[in-house]
Amino acid sequence: MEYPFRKIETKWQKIWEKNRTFYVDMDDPREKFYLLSMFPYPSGVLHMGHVSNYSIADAIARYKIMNGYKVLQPMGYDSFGMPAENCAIENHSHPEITTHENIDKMRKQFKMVGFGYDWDREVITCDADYYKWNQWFFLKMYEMGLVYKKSSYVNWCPSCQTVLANEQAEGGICWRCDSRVEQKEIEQWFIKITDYAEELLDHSKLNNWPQRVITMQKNWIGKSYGTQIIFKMVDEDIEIPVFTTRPDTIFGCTYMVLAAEHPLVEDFLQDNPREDEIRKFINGVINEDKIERTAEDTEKIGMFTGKYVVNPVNCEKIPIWIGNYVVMDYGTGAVMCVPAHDQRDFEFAQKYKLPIRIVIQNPDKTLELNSMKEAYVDEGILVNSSPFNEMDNRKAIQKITEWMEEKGYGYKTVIYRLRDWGISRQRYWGTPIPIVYCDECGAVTVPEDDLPVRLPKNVAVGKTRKNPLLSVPEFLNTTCPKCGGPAQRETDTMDTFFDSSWYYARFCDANNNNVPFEKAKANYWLPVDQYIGGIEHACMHLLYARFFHKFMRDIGLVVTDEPFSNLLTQGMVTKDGAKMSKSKGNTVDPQEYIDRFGSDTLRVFMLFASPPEKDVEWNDEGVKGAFRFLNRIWMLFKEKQAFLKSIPKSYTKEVEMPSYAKDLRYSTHFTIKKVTEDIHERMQFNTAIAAIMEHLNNISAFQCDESSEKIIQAVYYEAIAALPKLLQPFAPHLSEEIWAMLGNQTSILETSWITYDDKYLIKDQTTYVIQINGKLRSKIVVGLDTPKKEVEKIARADEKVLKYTEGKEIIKIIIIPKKLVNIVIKD
RNA sequence: GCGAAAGUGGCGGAACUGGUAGACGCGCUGGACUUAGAAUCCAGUGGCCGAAAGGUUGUAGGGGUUCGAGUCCCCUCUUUCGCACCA
Repeated sequence: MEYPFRKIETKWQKIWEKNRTFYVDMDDPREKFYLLSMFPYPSGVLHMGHVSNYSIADAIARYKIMNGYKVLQPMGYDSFGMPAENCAIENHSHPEITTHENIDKMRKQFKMVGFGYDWDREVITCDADYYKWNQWFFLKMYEMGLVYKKSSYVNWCPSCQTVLANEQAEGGICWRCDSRVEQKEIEQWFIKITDYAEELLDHSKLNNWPQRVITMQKNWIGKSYGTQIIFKMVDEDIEIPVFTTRPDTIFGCTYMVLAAEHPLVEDFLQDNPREDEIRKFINGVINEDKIERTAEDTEKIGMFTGKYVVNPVNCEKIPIWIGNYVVMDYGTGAVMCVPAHDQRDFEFAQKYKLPIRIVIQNPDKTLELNSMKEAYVDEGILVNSSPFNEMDNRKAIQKITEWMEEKGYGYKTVIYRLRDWGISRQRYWGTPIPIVYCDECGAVTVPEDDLPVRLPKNVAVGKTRKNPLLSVPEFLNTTCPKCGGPAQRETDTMDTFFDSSWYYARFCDANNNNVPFEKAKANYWLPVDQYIGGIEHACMHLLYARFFHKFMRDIGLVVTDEPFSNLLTQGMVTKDGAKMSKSKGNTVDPQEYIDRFGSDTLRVFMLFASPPEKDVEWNDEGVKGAFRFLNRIWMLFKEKQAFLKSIPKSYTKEVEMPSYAKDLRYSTHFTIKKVTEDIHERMQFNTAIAAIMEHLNNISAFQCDESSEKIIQAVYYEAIAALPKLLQPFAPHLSEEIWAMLGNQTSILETSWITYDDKYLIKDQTTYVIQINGKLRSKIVVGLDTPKKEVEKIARADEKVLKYTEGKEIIKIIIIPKKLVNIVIKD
């Protein structure tokens, strides 16, 4: 027989809604707890990954509620972006229609799973009342000097005449028409996230972030200390600065390499007889995949520009090359090359027969130029570097920099790998960037009062080439806010990371039409006490959001420095070892399982299958196992309902009881302790559920009926009565139902979390494991407080120990209290 | 390629601080119930040797530290995530 999960689940979902259990406001005197899961892209169907992610959050929410918190758990939809636009193209529909249909479907599903959301705060990023504030923030950033325009490269399909996302240009081939993708330089809007690089490196206010995320962010920002060295061109009044972390090798610099994108490259081509050849080379490099291009094992190729610079420290004339292994995104786009002490430079110099000069000598084994097979990158003593010869190279880094600063050759500097945030997208389904181009006034921001700049609806999605918004004259043509003359709107839209960078703050005051959110409300709820989402967001989303928060602080909207004080990065749901995806055809529809087994079963399976940080491998049989467990609970309550009502609920008097009853009482209190600690301290739900299963096994094995002694009945009642409380985070509907079956009139969520009593966790005996030379040989059971000496005596007298130690010399005995005895003997 | 992680039975996982490896669940095997199946219940279940007691081996592979290593250190391999226009 199956328990009536459908009836139970709809019943309690209705009661929670009627009681407004999950709706919160500031007036409520309970302490706040803001719990947030990364909001989904509304694909229209709930994905297993959503169920997994949101089941984790909901478990925490329910636990926190029962611990006296008012939990703000909102939900929304990250509904701008490429997939909606693509879907509209395929289905000849409009993103606005499909997106809202999808949102309605997903909301319905969320409700069917019974997640405890405050639906009054729902946020939909593609609605004008949300994206209006994206535009408003853009204007504020503009005022702050954080916004600028610069040219940069995009993937361009010459055949489709459109810009492609990286995923649409994989392998340098257009996903639609298989044309070769080109790199096209266009003007785009950037946000100066690098202004905050230093502060973003400070994770000290994030008490409970996974170390790996912090490390990944640090590496992403990539701060390095170094020296900017200024090289002057021969016969021309042009300076080329380079950044190096190894100024100690400057005397060994024998050539310079510029990135193919370096602005000077174009100038160098003007009077160059090899212009065509070089231009062809540059185009080839620029269109190469960036990751491959900078990979260490990629062949280094280059071309001589015909130009020279002077190495300031020794006045040597050195050639300027263009190379594929230098990128414009890092440093100055130009590097000083020291082939003797940098592997990439070494390979390049060998290939093109460029001079190599040793300037750091290996103190252990003298380097010979002729026999060098690779660059010497380790420490050593400076040579060929007068006046710094014989100096330790590590000391020379600082000395040479100081010397260069004195001479004006260069200066100490810090650079970051982090680049400014390019927010321009040449697409339709995103927030219009509130800029107007006027022939007279140039780029002008749209005045605050004119916001939102609405995304026009009448776009033939997919039918346009270039920017879709260019094809809507009513949108495009406008008047200049400054001079009133004719002007055109910016047709780029914003990166959707912009939407998701501040949505957590909007949830604090989701329906405000006058401001993005009221400061008082944001500062009441923020920071998010627990944020939950995938590890794939470690660098980008989480850095953008941290940046945005600091920016909002600087314009006086929030008072904290960080948006998310605790972070949990959950794993993904896999099947056959791979991430579930449509393209792999290994998806499983949660709805099927909700219909067949109920939402509680799905939750329990998800939470039981692995710890939240790890991936969950989908397993049909495992789901049935979870269902079986919940059925066993249900049957227990159904069968014992009348009996439980008839027996004593507690034992006040300390009556001696048989050991099997003590064991059950121990199980009850131990399980409460285990579940509480697993949720509270470790957020490890799989072991918490395992503990409940074990406890259920103990209850099942326990003999108790009408004829049992009162005290036995009371112990039995206590053991069973713990179940609804312990199950609330994992199987909330069933928990409520069995709570009601015990005769309770109100929702279990209105009651407190269950506590345990330490005194029932004390055992009067303890087991020592006995090892001989580290191998398990025997066990002894002794009184709890048996002194070490006594334990040793008992251990030595143990029959099996005697067998192994007979005639052998005992070297030492290690005793770990309440754990083990290790007897070390001579073999 | 670079950066970050992970690797434990047939499977998902447990072992939290260096101290009994394999909790709990799935699967499998045997049994009970049943006309039969499903469901449920009971017992067993890392490998090898053994009827058993017990022994031996075992946490991706190789080395090391330690009385003792899944856990700490070094090297190698494999897998996953990210690499800036997927969200």
